[in-house]
Amino acid sequence: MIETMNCDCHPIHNEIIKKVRSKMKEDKDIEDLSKFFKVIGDGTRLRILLALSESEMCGCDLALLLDMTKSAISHQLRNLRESNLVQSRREGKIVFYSLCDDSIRSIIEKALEHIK
Amino acid sequence: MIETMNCDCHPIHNEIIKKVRSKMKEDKDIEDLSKFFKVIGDGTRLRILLALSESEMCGCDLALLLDMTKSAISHQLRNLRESNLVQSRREGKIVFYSLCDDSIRSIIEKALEHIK
DNA sequence: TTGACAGTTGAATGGTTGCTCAATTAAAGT
DNA sequence: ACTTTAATTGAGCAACCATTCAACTGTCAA
Repeated sequence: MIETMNCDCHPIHNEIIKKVRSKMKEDKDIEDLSKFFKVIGDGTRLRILLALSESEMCGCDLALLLDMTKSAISHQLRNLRESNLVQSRREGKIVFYSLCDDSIRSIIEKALEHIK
Repeated sequence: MIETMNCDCHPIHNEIIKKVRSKMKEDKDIEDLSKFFKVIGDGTRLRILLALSESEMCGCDLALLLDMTKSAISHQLRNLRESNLVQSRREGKIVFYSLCDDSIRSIIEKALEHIK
């Protein structure tokens, strides 16, 4: 019945557990979701995303805007690029960053409504 | 002009920085938002929320469903309670948990659409 | 070719955090 | 009273992670 038993207790409401288990999303989806929320769950990365939702910007502008070192910004931009939230475009010395997808913005707005 | 200068570079696109700064959300909102996303950006907490969005459950059921110790679950439920995402109701020995607000569910759904 | 500067990178560091473990509380049954 | 079990709590630990620091690359202009 119970196979794994890493938990340290006995079944109480077996029907509910079965029902919920059958309706749970797939592990892969949950993992992807939590990764996504983790990325935007950092103050620096969230501020970068909010800034880029207003305008394309270069790394140096972002460093000035957020009052952080270019290095710190660059590390986080790398994170955001690898998560497919941000894309870059080089123009001479300067690299411009922008959002891959505007739907991020609406997710953030929805969350803000929820909080308030 | 530039007061703080923790950053290590010079203004490039001053007009853009000014424009974006004027449109940025308030610090308090950004902080609350990142805290919110951080809470749901953990696999265990996200699974608890998804389970509770299907049915009210007690801690023991959650431990069985997610194959984790009651202690681990309890610690995360405390987190979720303090973030006002989850509420509890005692019935004898058993404590039942449920979502404070169903809007969480729609935020998660929207994020899932975005990912796919 | 030399200097200036935007940007990247990797190692190191300091703080955060999720889980385990052991002890404890609360409620119910015998 | 005693046992059982759901649930909570705090300390401790290991893993993770955001930033710093220093070194480096790429591009442009003098």
